[in-house]
Amino acid sequence: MEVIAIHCDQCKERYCTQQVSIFNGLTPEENAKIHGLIQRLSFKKGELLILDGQAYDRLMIVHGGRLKAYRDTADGKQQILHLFGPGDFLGERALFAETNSAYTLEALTNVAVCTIPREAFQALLDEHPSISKKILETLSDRLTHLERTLESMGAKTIEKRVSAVLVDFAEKFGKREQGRFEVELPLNREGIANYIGLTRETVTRKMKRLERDGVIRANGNKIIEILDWEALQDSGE
Amino acid sequence: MEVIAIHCDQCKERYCTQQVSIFNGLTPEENAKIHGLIQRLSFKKGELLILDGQAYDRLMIVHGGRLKAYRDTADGKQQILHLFGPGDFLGERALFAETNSAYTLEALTNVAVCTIPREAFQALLDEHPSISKKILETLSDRLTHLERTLESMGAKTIEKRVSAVLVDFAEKFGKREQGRFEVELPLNREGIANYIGLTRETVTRKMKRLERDGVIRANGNKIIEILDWEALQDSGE
DNA sequence: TGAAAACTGTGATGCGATTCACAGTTTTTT
DNA sequence: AAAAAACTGTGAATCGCATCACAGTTTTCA
Repeated sequence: MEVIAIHCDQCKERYCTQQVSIFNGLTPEENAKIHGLIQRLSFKKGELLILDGQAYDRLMIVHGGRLKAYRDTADGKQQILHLFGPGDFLGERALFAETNSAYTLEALTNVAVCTIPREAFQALLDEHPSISKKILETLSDRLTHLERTLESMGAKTIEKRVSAVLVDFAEKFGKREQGRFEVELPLNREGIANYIGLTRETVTRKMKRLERDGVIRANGNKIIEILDWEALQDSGE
Repeated sequence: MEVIAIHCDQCKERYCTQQVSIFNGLTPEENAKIHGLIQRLSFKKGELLILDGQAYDRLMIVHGGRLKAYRDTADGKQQILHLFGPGDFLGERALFAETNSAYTLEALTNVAVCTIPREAFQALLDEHPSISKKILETLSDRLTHLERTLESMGAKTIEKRVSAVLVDFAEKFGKREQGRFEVELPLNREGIANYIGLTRETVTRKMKRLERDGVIRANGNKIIEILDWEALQDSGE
């Protein structure tokens, strides 16, 4: 059975299922069957995939690109809740109940995603309990991650919040290149501010300070190099 | 098969499994079998059930009482991450990998809990996929709840944070009584402060203000009555 | 029930993040 | 490659939360 792959600038793997750990360990036949259920979509940078409060009933797997999930707050800002990259999935809440989306989902870059309708996915779960264990594992990781974020938001030192989010980005989006560790920031300063509950100016100032202290080095607006990993992890402790 | 129930002041149901939705829909035989796997424990108020960083490999179900999960922060405070009450379960992270606990768990009241070792629970999951679906559902709810907490932490107005946590407590621990809606607060002022990343004094002042504005009424230190639900939900918006 | 312990309320003070405004820089677009 | 748009950096003033200190109150426990 031949399967058509969608066009995708940033995709390393050809198929969604190859990229997502929840589908590991399935036979080629099973894989092919899943592909039959999948709808492939692409979006341009800046497009909104889902609106906060909108009905939504699919599991979505990110094939390539980056997405942000946010809610608009009362004072006109955005509270960013999650960032998603290749291999991440979302919408699992929709799989158990008729709920509306808890956030707006926006493409930070051009993205390619695969979606599976609720019914099909439910059936899949019943046939392959291993998938549901994998999802369980992922959700539990996500929970842990959110707990850590929450912890660093509660910690009073603002320095630490900024450092923590940079470490976070580094782990998820960074890569070692010719001995240097570079991170392409998924958000601009205002986005970072909205992620950790500060203002744009404060983020700017704190990051400048980290740069002056030789902890990071900025390369344009979007890329930072991490010079002193230790200092970044410990700052504020 | 007869099963021994542990003594438990606050328990409404006799057995853990009757109280936890993840075991719904099992036959009496299955229920009895699960009881055979369960270890029953009680703890006194103030006792620590698990230490942050300690090895832990069991699923824990709260039978009666209240627990708080927290981590000590660098500046000597506690960041409270979760509150657990009857029917809640925790430790699901331990079921998938050899991890250490991500927090300290402390009894806020006398508590009774049931625990199931990892191996036994793993086997249970394989035999009863429905359980794993239920857990999936619960985790996804918890994730949503944490997202909301995060959102209200990011929102800059401190008023809103305090209101949000009171609504939170009301939903989880409140009850209507003779037309009045009363909440027995699970935490003292300092605990609330540690939950939402403020100081004790600020929480005091904000709550006093809510009281002056006729939104809530304090009845001693531990109990508040909610007078104006609307105002509480909207304050700051 | 009464004493001790724990918790809460409140004023004064200082620090630091926010706000506002605008210049400077980087990135995108054509 | 030039122009436009988006984003970043920074100073000055303000406002509000944290801190400190202690009195007042509630709760616990003997």
